Amino acid sequence: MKKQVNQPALPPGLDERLARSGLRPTTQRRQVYRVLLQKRDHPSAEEVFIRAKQELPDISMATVYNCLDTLVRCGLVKQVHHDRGATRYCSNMSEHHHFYCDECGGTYDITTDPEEGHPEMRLPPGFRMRGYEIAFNGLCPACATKKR
Amino acid sequence: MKKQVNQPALPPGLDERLARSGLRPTTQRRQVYRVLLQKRDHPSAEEVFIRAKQELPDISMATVYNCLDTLVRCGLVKQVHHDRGATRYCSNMSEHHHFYCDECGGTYDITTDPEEGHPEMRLPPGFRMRGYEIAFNGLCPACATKKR
DNA sequence: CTAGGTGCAAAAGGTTTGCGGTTAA
DNA sequence: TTAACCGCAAACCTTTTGCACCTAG
Repeated sequence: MKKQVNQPALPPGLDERLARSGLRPTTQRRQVYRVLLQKRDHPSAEEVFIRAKQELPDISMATVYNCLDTLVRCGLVKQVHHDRGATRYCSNMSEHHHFYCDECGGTYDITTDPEEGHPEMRLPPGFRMRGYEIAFNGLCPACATKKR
Repeated sequence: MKKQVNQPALPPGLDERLARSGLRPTTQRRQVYRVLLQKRDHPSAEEVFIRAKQELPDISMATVYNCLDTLVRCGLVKQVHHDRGATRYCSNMSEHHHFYCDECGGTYDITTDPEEGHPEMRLPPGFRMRGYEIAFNGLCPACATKKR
């Protein structure tokens, strides 16, 4: 059963991206992507589920997880991890970092300009930084050597 | 039942730190801390459990979690989170960041000098960086305002 | 003696999987 | 028509909790 109300504009680029990977543009994938574009507050899978359900009452958690995973693999969405909490999803694909509020738990995108100054100096006005931690990834010396 | 073999030197500072918080220096807490000092490869709770069990065959997972939590609250150990994996534990309390190897999954401490240059430039020789992400924390503008 | 700790087993998130039925191309 | 996808329920993994027993001060 598909609820019928006037829906916001179709997510741009989705169908082509899916097709390029040989995947189908299903109603559920469109809706999950739409949810992520509509309110960019880094919802968890469960929050995506709740929001998607308003349009597609029969959607399941498993499908939400599947769709999110598909979107991540298509390069349309990124996962955001923080502490032990649930994985959160982010449809802002431009390079940025994150600020986690110790008080309310909110997650904010921080667009640092890597050309200038130190990260702790580059926060927008109003944020009060308590600390930061950099997570590098790539190849460790041992694996880098093995690779060539 | 306590296995009796000659043990490495007692963990320094532990008993005093515990006492300062009104906590008891139990055999299990000493052993868990010893494990973390002995091999600083950021073991998960399960890995700590396995290593601690070699000396204390009757120790339980719940106790390992309790002890790790106690050590964290005493400021002797830090938690390290990465992706969806299990929480890892780190006994290096000096300020540092981390490098995660995409190939072998290893976690390495990176001591960046915040006075000089950009983080991506400050990796020790041999590491090949693919990306990095900065996780700030503190108070967001809304919560910072409420606090005063 | 007794508050604080331990070990066990069960429960609680969050996420993944297996499978029969459904749907887009 | 049929491979890809969905919904359901059960499994899984990590972590937390409740509770009876134990132990350090």
